[in-house]
Amino acid sequence: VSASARPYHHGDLRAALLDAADTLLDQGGDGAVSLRECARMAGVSPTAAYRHFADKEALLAALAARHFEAFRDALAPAAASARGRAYVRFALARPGRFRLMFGPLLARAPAHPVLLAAANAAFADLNARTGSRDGALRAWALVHGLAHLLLDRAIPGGEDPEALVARLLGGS
Amino acid sequence: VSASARPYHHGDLRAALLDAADTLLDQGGDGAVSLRECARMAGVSPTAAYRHFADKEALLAALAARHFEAFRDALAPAAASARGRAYVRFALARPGRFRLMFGPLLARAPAHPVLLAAANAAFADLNARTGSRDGALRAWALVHGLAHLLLDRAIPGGEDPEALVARLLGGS
DNA sequence: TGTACATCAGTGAACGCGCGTTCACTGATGTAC
DNA sequence: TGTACATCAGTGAACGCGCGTTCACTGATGTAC
Repeated sequence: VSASARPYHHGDLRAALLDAADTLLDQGGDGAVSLRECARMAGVSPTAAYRHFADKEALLAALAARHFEAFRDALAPAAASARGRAYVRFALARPGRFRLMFGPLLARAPAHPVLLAAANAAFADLNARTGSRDGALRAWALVHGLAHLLLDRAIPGGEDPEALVARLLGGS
Repeated sequence: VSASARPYHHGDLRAALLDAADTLLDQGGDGAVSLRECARMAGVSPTAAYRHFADKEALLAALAARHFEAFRDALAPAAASARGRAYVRFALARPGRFRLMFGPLLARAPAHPVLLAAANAAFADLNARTGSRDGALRAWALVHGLAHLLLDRAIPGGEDPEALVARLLGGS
C-alpha cells in the first residue's frame, strides 16, 4: 500500500511528471501542457510538482533539455546524407517536441543552464559536420525550414512528405 | 456624442478589432490575443466581436489572411535576390504575424476560405519565380528555416542577423 | 535494540485570474407607406 | 411630411472552465544517540 499505490517508485515523481508532460506535448502540443494536468496524470496533488520544479517554465526547460540530448544522440550516428532526412522525420513524428525545442522557450535558455547546455551541444554537433560553417548553417536552415513548412502544411500539392524530402535533400 | 464617442466610425468595428488583434500579436505573440482584450481595446463590450466573427479562430483566420495579402504584395516587386532577405526581415520585424501566418492555424485554413485563398496566392507567388519547382521549394525552405532559427535564437554566436542573412543568401 | 528527533515529499484549501461563449435585451437606424 | 415598423449592432449579466501559484499542514522516512 505504500509505494506501489503510485504509478512511480520512490523518488521518481520528477521523472513521472516529465513523462506526463511529454505525453501531453505529443498529443496536444505546447499549450496542452499544464502543471495541474501533469500532476493529475502522475496521480498526485496539483501542487506536488513544486517540490521538483521552481515553476512551469522550469519543467518545460527540463523537458526540452532532455529532448535535445535524445535528438543529438539520434542524429549523431547517421551518415551526413541521412541526417537531414532524420531531422525532418523527427519533426513530423513529434511536432510537439520539435516546436517546444525550437520555439520561444529557446530564447529563454540562458535562464535554464541545463537547457542551454543541451541545446548548444546539439547545435554544435549540427554545425560541426560539414566543411564550412556557412555551408553547415545553410544545410541546417534548409532542413529546418522544410520541417516547419511540412509541419504547418504550407507546401501546396499534398505530395507525400517523405518522398518530397528525399527528393529535395537527395544530394546533400 | 454619437459615432465620435468610439475610436472607430460606423461599421468599422470589424476593422478596429483586427487592428487590436494585430497590436496584441506584435506585442505578445499568438497567445496574447484574446477576444475580450480586442474588445477592450476597441472600447466595446466583451461580446461585441461575435457580430463580426463566428468565433476566435475566425478572427485569427481573417487576420492571417490580411497579412498574407500584405506579405505577398510586399515581396512581389522585389528582385529575386532581394526577396529572400525581405522574407527574413519580415519574420524578424513581425514575429507574431509570422508565427500566426505559418503556425498551426495554417493547417486549419480549409475551414476558412479567405485564409486559404490568401495563403495559396502567396505560396504560388513564392514558388512561381525561380526556374524549377524543386529549386523554388528549396529556396523557400532555406529562407523559411533561416527566419525560424533567427527568430528562436537557435543560431549560436550572436552574430548580427542582418549580416548573416546577407552572407548566406548572397548568391541566391 | 529502542527511542527522540529532524527532514522533507506530498497534501489540500484557497487566492485571483482571464478566458470563450450563450442569451435575452436595448436602442438607434433607416425604410415603407 | 409624418408615422409605424423591422432590422441589427452592441450590451451586460451570467455560465463554466482551467490555470499557476501560495501556504500552513501532515505523516512517513531515516538518522543519531
